[in-house]
Amino acid sequence: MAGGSVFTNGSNMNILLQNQQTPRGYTSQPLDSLFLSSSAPFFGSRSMLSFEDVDGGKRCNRSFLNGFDMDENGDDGMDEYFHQSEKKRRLSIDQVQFLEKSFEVENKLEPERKTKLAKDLGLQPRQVAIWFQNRRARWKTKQLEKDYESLHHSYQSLQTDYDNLLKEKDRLKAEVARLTEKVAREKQEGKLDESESEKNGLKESVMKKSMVDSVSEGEGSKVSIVEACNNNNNNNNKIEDISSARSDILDCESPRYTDGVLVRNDAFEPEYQSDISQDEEENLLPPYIFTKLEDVNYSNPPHTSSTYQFQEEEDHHALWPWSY
DNA sequence: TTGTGTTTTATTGCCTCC
DNA sequence: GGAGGCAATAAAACACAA
Repeated sequence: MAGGSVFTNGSNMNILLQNQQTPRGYTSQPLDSLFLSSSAPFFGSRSMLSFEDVDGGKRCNRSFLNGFDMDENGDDGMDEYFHQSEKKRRLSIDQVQFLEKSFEVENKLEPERKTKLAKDLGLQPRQVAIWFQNRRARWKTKQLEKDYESLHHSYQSLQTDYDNLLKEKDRLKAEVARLTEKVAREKQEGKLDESESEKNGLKESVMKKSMVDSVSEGEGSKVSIVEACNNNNNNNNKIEDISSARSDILDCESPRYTDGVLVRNDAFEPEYQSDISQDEEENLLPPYIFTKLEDVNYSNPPHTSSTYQFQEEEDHHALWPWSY
């Protein structure tokens, strides 16, 4: 925009702008009265000029300056002269409200609309364009802030869930440890019982052996049993011994359950080895432990106790892909 | 009153589209 | 190549605490 055009006519100024109160204590005056006559030239290197001198030291209404674009002034000498009093002028509340409403309708500005707005508001089309440009920038910033808040909220929510899951995991781990310890303790107690009975019943075992032999030979007669009993050095309470011997024979081959947990009676085995498979051990645990974990959608649902290790790092990455 | 931080207006340079 | 958009930035205007 070259040339020396001067904004000298306020006839285009919309009635809206007249007698307005400017945003922060500026006194507005009827705009027409503030427009200079055609013989009063404006000079300046920029689009805005200070009119403090013109207005008796007070700030005059900005509106009549708004149409003054630096590109329209080519006088360098006068530009230098006015440079020191060069000021930016803010738009009035009414102008801003008008522009805001227009922005709400459409945040892009077609040339026709720009021209009309400029005409209605008494601004240069360029000023309107600049205002829309800056307004779009502010809107974008606000949108970014909103998006950030939204994402931050989602992140915090997910993090809370994750923390809760970690606590649940720890709780379940402790539960597993407690149950494992309980099972081991009960196994140990079962061993101790057998040791004591072993001590007390060495001679009983001899008798048992005889009785088993007798039975296995198919001689389950009363005489055989009595003879077997007679092999026992203790001849007292023969019938009672026979009964207990039978009972022990049966007991030593029967599975024993304690608190619903299978405890293998291994009194006659040289070395105890658990016959309870890992699967059986897991089956002894409350079912919700695993269903709960699977609900979390871990990549490797724990089928065995050996896989009952959380791949924490990996899962954390899966949950928070953006946090690393 | 003054220093400082924020907001608003405007410029500049680059890019894209027609 | 001109028009228009955008990001970055400058600078005036403004708010506010000390």
